Amino acid sequence: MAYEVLIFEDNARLRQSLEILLNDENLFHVAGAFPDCDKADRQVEKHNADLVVMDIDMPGIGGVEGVKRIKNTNPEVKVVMHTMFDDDNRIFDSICAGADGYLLKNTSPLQLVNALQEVMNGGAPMSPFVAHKVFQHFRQRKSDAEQFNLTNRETEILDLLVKGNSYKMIADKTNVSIDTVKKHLQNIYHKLHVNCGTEAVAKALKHRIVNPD
Amino acid sequence: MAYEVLIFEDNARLRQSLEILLNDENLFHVAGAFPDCDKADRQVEKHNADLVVMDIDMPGIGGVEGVKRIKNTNPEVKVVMHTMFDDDNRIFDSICAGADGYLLKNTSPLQLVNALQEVMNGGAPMSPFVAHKVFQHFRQRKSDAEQFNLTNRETEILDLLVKGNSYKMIADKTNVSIDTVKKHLQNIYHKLHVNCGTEAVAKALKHRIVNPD
DNA sequence: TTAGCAACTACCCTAATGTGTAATTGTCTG
DNA sequence: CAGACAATTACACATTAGGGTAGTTGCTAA
Repeated sequence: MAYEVLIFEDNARLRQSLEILLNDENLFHVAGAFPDCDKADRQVEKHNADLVVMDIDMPGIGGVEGVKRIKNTNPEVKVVMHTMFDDDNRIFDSICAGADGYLLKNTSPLQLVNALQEVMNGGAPMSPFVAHKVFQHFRQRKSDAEQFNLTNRETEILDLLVKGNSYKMIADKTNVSIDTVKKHLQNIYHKLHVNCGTEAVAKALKHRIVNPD
Repeated sequence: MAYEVLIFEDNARLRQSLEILLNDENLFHVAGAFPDCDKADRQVEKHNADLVVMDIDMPGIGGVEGVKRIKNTNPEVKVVMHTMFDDDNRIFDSICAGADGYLLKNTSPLQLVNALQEVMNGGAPMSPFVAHKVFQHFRQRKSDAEQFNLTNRETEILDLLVKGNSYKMIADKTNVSIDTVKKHLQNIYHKLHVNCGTEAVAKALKHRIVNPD
């Protein structure tokens, strides 16, 4: 049995090319190809699709919103993004929305077919450039985490603040006076270039200076 | 010119196999192969390596620490993990430590060579299973975000709080009085089961109720 | 050994935050 | 239509947070 595939792509020529390419493989059967994904979730149900190839920039609702809807109603359907966009936001938004793969449009036909097979086997194919971005995302943080030069004591106190402790509670838990805690936090705010606790918490979490949980 | 490759792998047979495999390719030249990476950073400098294939579980310091050291002294050298371990911690620790690729040991020789080429071309090759884990990492949580039943207005105000705004600034930006802001935040704190702003910020970020940046 | 720095303490003062109570308006739903 | 609820405002009160200034101790690197 071939996998039932839906294509959402507003460029007519590209849409037809994809259709021909995939139908040429015994593994896939294109059940439908559409220029927008306004009713994507319903199409998926109607055609009992296994796999969706999704462009991002389309008239009406975009591909990112499209993935969201499909995954909402049919989480088991695999969705692979196929787009020209290589900016961080588009990539991460798509992944968060539930995309199972992210291919740029410079992917060769052979690579595309391989990638679609890979996704059906539980993988998460992505173009080298995208993979690189994704790896960068992890490293980013960590790298500038030590940039702030917080002392051990300061890190400890910041951690307690993030956990929701008041100055007084921090003072109790660290066995120092509340005035000392104030002083430390004042220094911390300077080092983080913020001017209040909430902002410090946001920055601490964003840069993984302290870990959540 | 072939790329100079170093191999760190404690299993002698596998180490030799890798050496033979890569030397067989014109693109690579194995400059050294070692059973541990205790002096990895120095070996990299000594052999002027372009690429490192790194096992994780080795006697002495592990591969994750090895990557860290190499990237510390020679950030431009590419490092690809080649290991049996497929658990989240090992994968994410490696990536954060600076690894440029992550291949499981069930990778075929041909795939391995392709992956090493890919990494030299700026990609970030990873085994399908690893890619899947990485994608999952982005999607996690998200689900319980709507559990708190915040209204649009409340979400908006919480977002401003996370961005470091004081009550007064929030009042200005939302064109309501400061007392209204107080009231909204009071309601927000109740809904999030917290009792101060810093705690609310921590919870909001943790549960992705608002997005960072 | 002197200077720098982390860690700590104390006091004063202002501004910001958090709680309670109470009331008005508009919208949506049973 | 009545009741629920979001959004709004107001005021009073207590507590906390944050800034500035000034000082002590102990360790470490020049």
